[in-house]
Amino acid sequence: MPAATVWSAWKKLPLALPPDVLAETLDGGQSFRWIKNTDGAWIGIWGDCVARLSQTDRGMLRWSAPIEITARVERGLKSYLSLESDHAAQIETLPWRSDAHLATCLKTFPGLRILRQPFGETLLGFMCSATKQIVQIKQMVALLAERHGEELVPGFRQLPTWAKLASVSDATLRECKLGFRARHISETARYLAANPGWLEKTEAIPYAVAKERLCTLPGVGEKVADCVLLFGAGRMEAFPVDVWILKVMARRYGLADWKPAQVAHFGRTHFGPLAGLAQQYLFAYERRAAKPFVI
DNA sequence: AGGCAGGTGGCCA
DNA sequence: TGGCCACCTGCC
Repeated sequence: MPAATVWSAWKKLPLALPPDVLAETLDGGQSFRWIKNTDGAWIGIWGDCVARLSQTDRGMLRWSAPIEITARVERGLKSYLSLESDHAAQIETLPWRSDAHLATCLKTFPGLRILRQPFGETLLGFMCSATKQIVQIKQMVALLAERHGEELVPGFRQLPTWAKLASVSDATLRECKLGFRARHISETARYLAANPGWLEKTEAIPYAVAKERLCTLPGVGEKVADCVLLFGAGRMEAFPVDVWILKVMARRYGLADWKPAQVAHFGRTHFGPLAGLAQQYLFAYERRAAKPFVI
């Protein structure tokens, strides 16, 4: 039994959000490693960081981390939440003046932002996501960390690296509830092991070529590639098209029967260089609209 | 209790 | 290119 984690004191972040927007940001399908604690705080793990996140009564964010890694987490959070970028200015550049539906989505989730996650683990998370709901993806990812990840601080494990995954058999991976995704992950891991620097280079090159490269990996198509580039590399022009976005574009933009690639092209031209940011608002709004009422 | 899920790849016309 | 279908499995 490991000693209980000693958490640092709470420290404020220069960011205020409505609680439901924070929930949508952390647990709305961008990341799969945030859980809500019984005391209402969020606990998340990414890269070599673990943090607790909560809010003051005015919505101001505050964080705390295991005492031995606070300095690292402070830097990590700044990058993870893109605290240095001017979010309001980015929203201003979206075409909400001429797009009433977008305006509604922006108003419904004020402050919703795109996370900047580690590239490799974003790839892993979204390779798990094919035809799965968020709860189930979170389960797969939790099992991968628990069984194959390194311990970061007592009680918290990182996601396994791709190098580590290359040494795990397909059959063992399947035991993490991955189903047919296990084979894709296995094959990708072996490919990456045989091609050192491949991921790092993919993260660094321009959007279009990076996407092309990602799509050569087994189990990675346009949708997953766009998610990885948007949430794991800050490529805001990436416009992931899934079943939800297909529905939005059909119902609200009159693009019924358009194919995913056509919708993606429309999205990038209509919403501009920050199309991915717009996409996240459309996605959040549509998900909430579909959610059945609970009494 | 069974259908269905933030897709992808392969095979056919 | 366009349309189908198998691929795994555990939640709601």
